[in-house]
Amino acid sequence: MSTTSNVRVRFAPSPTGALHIGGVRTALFNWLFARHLGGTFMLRIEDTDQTRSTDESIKIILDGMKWLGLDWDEGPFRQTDRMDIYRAHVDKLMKEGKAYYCYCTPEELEARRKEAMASGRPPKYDRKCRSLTAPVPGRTPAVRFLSSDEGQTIVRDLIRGAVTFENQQLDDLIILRSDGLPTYNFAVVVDDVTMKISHVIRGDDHLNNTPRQIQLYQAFGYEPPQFAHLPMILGPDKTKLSKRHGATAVTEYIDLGYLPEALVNYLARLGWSHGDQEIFSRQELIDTFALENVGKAPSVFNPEKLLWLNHHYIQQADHGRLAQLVLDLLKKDGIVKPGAEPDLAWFKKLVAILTERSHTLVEMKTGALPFIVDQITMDEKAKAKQLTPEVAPLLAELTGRLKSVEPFIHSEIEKVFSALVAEKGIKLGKLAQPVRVALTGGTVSPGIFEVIEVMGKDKVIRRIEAAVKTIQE
RNA sequence: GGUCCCAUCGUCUAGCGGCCUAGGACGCUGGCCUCUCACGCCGGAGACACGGGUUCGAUUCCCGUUGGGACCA
Repeated sequence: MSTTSNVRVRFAPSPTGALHIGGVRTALFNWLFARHLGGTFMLRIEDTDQTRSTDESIKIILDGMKWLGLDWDEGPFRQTDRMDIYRAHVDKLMKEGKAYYCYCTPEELEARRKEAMASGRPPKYDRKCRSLTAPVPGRTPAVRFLSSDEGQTIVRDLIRGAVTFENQQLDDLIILRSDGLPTYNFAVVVDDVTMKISHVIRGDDHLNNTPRQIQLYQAFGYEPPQFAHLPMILGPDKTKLSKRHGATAVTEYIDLGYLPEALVNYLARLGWSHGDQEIFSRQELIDTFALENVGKAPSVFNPEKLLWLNHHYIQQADHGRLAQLVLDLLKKDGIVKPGAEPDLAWFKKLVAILTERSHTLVEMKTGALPFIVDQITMDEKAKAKQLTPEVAPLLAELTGRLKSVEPFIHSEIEKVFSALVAEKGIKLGKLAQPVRVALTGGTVSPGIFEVIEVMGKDKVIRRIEAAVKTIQE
């Protein structure tokens, strides 16, 4: 990717679990913004919370980004590799009298906050340690930023316009915890400055943190970046999307049989629009994406629409690619054994007749089963309804005629059916449904002639004969 | 509790003062197609939260109310 502008954006996830749908949307918008403007997209792992961060989670994030096709130009950087940089910045503020030690413990602060809230006062830090002249023995201090009490801090947001905060409302935020780790609000500023980030595009949940961050920029004498706060993605109950709303991790959508282009298309249209257009290729997304068309209101995640898009992209997808993906699923389930893979050209034909009624790869896998396994599982209800004594002679007659069909293709098979149906004076359905049940074990499948062709003469005749036999028993 | 944000069909959204008897999409639904289920096609129900202003004229601008959300190491 060429980087022809000074636009530099980043996606900065915490490696504390899965790659979440909300995070992906943020990553996507950053990525689209960068690609649209020919800027640089970077990946930064915010792993200062060492108790919750894991290497496994970092791998999940990187794999997810790759699966989605969100390639990054720089990074991944890790905050844990940058501790010296944070400490140097803390020292600078201390030296300049813009920060001070705080000996209050988290427990004390929590208690005082609860008390304040209970008595109706704002739960703002009371600056108890500000006036301290000597260390409190036996305690390791945290470091607090001394924020301004007067005037206002204005966040000029690309999506929301100017948002004004009274400085009086902002308390002295902790920048370095007593365990020596920088806090989020501090590390993010130091990182964005040192990495020369031009636009901070992130979730709405950070808007309230932004004025404090701006004050930090000012304390350091740095020019703040441009901000753009994206509306949140909500669950059906209109609260922040979380695990209890169902599948929220990228890995889950992979397992459910979704295509990356479907997820990307769906997420792009959540909070952003381009007129009435619903379907976007990756390139169209890059070409048309603009922050001006990002909405302000939060949006509810709608799995049904994603499913519809997935269906759409399955129809579009190359059959060779689909074949490989479905085959992978069959292998994962142990249905196809390594070294015993079906012929790929044949499997592509199978995939071709399966796509139309499949919304996910998993559905395709299920549909492929009767063509792959030796023994079909018979749906008893379907069997009772369709494989009756009356149809046995009809099926027997059919097998006899099918044996001499050559070549064994759709159009020739259809001729046999048409002739037989005409002779007996019955509707095609009267013959097709029993055959479908005999061949697939169920009442739902692709068109019967396609099924017969792809399944192959041997298997078809064997299964119909087996069905006739079970009827007669 | 404080601060901040948000508000068009169930959901995603178009709308940036008159083109709106509010458009599209998912979902729902009636029909057609049909060898099943789908796909596809045609049709239908379905929204500007409320109250004040501003204006010749408000979905669109302003204020308030209500409702929702987020943040507060």
